[in-house]
Amino acid sequence: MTSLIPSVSLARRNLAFEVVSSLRAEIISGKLEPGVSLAEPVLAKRFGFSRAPIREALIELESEGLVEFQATGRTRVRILVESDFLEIRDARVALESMGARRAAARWTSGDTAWIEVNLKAQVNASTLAELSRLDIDLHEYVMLRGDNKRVLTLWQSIRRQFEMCLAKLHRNQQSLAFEPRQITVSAHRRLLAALASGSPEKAAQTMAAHIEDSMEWAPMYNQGLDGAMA
Amino acid sequence: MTSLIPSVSLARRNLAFEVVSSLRAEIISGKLEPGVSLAEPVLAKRFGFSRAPIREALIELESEGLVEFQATGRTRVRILVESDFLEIRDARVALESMGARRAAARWTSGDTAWIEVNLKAQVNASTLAELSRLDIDLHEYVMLRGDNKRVLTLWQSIRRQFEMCLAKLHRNQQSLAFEPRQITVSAHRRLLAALASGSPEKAAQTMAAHIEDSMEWAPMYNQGLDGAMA
DNA sequence: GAATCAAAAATTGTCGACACTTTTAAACAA
DNA sequence: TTGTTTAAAAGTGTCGACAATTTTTGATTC
Repeated sequence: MTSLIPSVSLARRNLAFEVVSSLRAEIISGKLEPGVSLAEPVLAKRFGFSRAPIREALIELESEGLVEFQATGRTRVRILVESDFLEIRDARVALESMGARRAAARWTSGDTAWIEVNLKAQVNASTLAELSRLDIDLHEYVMLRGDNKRVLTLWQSIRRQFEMCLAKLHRNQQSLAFEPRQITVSAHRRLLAALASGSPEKAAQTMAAHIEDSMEWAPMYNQGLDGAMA
Repeated sequence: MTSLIPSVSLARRNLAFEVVSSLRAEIISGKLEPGVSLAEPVLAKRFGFSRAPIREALIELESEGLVEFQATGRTRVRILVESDFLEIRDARVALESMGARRAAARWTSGDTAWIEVNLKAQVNASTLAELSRLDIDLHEYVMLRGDNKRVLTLWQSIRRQFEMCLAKLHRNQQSLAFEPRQITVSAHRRLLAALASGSPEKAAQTMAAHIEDSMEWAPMYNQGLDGAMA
């Protein structure tokens, strides 16, 4: 289901592309934790390449916001704090409202069917990670249907940073003690209704409200930070 | 007045930084026209550097959307067509609505004063380029006051692509036969009123409507393309 | 044990080199 | 003139090297 991700930009299929894909996946999944050093010689040895493609990959990842350059020139996995989380929320609201507005204007019964399949899977999801995955897939589908490459690309960047936040929350699971499934599914049903209603404005508003609701746990975002200092 | 641009990201102050700044300015201003080749050895000779910093700069510029990699690996200044222009419009609406919403929530009389100085300059502007500059400065001020680094950074990227569009329009001036000054200034006065009204929602809506109005010339965007084929 | 200083190791920024591919130019034929 | 083939020029992707800087390590002192 993640195959619906389009190969945005990156027309070059070189070694740097491979490094970007690999590191991106590890950062998003939390396998590479925030703050971890990304020294070029180390990565070069690990991938079996020279430093050149590694450097190019790090530049790419920095512009995606997954990696940060320190004043000394050193690179590390980006550390996100609560204010970052709040920024991500508002960026999502801005971009996904527009995505929903545009998607609603071209919504078809086939789109409704796709969402319904996704929602059935959400109901049957057995782990929190699986539910998160399906949630993001649903939102990505709407963005794709919004049919605006720029808005989509900007959103992809924010989405990846959001996934970094999720990885952190999954690490300190105590932050998600409540039962999110029912809430998530019913919110998505309301969203679907708005998208299919034929009113772009309603779709945009419903999306904005949904994101704000679903990211309400922001205040507890930094709770478990102390023990996670890398 | 352009000094209000913050040094977003790019913590590294290396040769690539210099190349990015320089090429970016030339592309945005239209000095480097869309489609022009950006071969690494040529640029290396021109800047007096080796190819390494040039390559890094091109990667950066590609992620900003100012430059495009072709399937062959060659790089050229990005060519924007009307559909790109429409995408940019909606991206601006999404990001600047959010920027205005957040700016309105923390608006002060000092902010109103800043805008009023800008508007006086708009009234006295003698060239279309100067008016465009002041227009963008005003929008940037609102985005800065929105106080969200991510939304700001995403917007900067879109803004630069928008400036590329302006450069193209300035090349084929016949596209702007109407008198934009009165319209621009009065629209900005309405925007200022909304920002100062204390209603974030009203500010967001007014901004969205303003951008859609002000970019209404989209249909004529490709008029003069034939003669501008590089 | 904690702080200080010096040596060693690691890292970045930049360069030039080389194989391989693509583009351009020239020579030639119809 | 136009089209085709071939040789030359230019361009990209990748590598290893080296100086300069930063970080780490280890020895020494209080």
